[in-house]
Amino acid sequence: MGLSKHRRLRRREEFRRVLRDGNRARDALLSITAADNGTPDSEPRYGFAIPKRVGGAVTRNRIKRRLRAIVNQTDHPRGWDYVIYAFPAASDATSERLAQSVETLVKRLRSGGRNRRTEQRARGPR
RNA sequence: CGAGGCGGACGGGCGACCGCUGCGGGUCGGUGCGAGCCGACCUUGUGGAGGAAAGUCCGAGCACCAACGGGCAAGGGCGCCUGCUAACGGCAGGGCGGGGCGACCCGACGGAAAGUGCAACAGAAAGAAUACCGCUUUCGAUGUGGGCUACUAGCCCGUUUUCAUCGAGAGUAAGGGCGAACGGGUGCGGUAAGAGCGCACCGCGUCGGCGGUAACGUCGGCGGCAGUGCAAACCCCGCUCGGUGCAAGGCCAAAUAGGGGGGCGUUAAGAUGAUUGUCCGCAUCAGCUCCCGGGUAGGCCGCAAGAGGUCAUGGGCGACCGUGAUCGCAGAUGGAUGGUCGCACAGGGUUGGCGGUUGAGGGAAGAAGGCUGCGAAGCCGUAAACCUCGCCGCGGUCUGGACAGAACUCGGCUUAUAGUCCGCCUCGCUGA
RNA sequence: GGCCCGUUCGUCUAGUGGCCCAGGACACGGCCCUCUCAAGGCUGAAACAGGGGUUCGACUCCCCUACGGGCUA
Repeated sequence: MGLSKHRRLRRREEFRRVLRDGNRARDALLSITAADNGTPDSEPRYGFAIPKRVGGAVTRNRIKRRLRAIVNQTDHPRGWDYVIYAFPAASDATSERLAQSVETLVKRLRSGGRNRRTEQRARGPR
């Protein structure tokens, strides 16, 4: 299923911020990076990064659509942004396997606490 | 029935639930006197990928570069003819050449007597010459037989001859040999042997007639073979091409820096300028004057009516064109057009099931047998059960859609593509 | 999205139509040398991205495809 505009990451700046400050977890299919977006009450937002080596436009669109449908059906913590990166193995995976992958990775990120890198920088000088 | 050729259509269907996005409608909020504008949400409304959307290989529209102003040169592209088209390297028809029994298919198909270059190896010789073998002939040396018929013989020529061998020279491109290629071919004449040396036909060149808009075809005369191939080698000839690309370009407008635009006018010199170079021409640069926010991030426009689709009709062999009616047909921007499940239907694989088919092999010694022949021998020639493999139908079971995603828009080309359907045509076998 | 390049042994490269069944270096295999290893010597295997065309002949020239890279915000 689709995902409306305000729940997507839509700017280069937003992608850069999440990838720079977020925590990352990955398995054979996906790599998910999550970052606190500063407004705790907002719905979670998602961005997808699927490189060309995964396949042609048809394959990449299919993965993106499946991931959007999966993400729209699950409740992730509010106030976070996610960037989901796909590996080539994801092109052969079923929707069920992708959903499993997303669930375990997000769970692992939640147990990992708040943005590690932001906290480290806050403790340092400056 | 089998094998094939050409052209065309489709390329997943239905349902349930959950979603995305454009447009329309509605509600609410902000702003404004207001028309309105902006934003959020809702929606029993409506639209939402392709034949290639792809590769980015050509051609255009559109936009900007002050003016796509001219000449010369360079560079790129195209290349049988005629037409179609906005244009094209595309398409249609025709010509020529090649392939196929045929339907039909394929062809970068101008010029090699304008010039330059290249043609390895082999070979005597690869571009105007060449003699390796062979053939012929002259001279010299040595030897004495040689030819024909025929089968151990005969006939003829001759003893300054003839013939053989060797050496030296000349002629010869018919034959052998070399090679991708030796530069006309075949036949007859001719000759010491040969040769376009001569003749006929074919090819080639050239001149003329006729047919055709033309490419070209055809007929006749003349020439008498000089003149090999390669231009996807340089090149010549003809035609053609300004550059950049929607990240073009325009509008609104945080930040930052101080400038930007119009008009008049000097154009003497010089400089600059844009689109490959150069020349001419042109524009700008002085000064005066008038006007003004600027334009990055971001947003909006460009951005969906166009050389448009469908149907009918008329013209044309056709590409295509005219007329009429009718339709309204995607507009995303981290990038929508989908996700999950179910049901059928094509299709494919498999099968210890059922039924059919004799298609192949075994059974089967091509036996028995028959015919021809004096004979040796040769020719003709077949049945069944059953078994194995195969094929067809039904059933079971498993599988189950190819290539692929708009990014300013069109016209083409090229490439990828499971499977299904339709029309026309060709060849073979069989039946009526 | 648009515009341009490139592809030769495992790696880096040479090769401007025939002298190239493609040369060199490093790496690899075998043998010699040495007590052994290294170095050295001898020797071997190993490539024109794929398909089609032009040509007598293609790594080279032309076309298509695949892959890789660069510029453009």
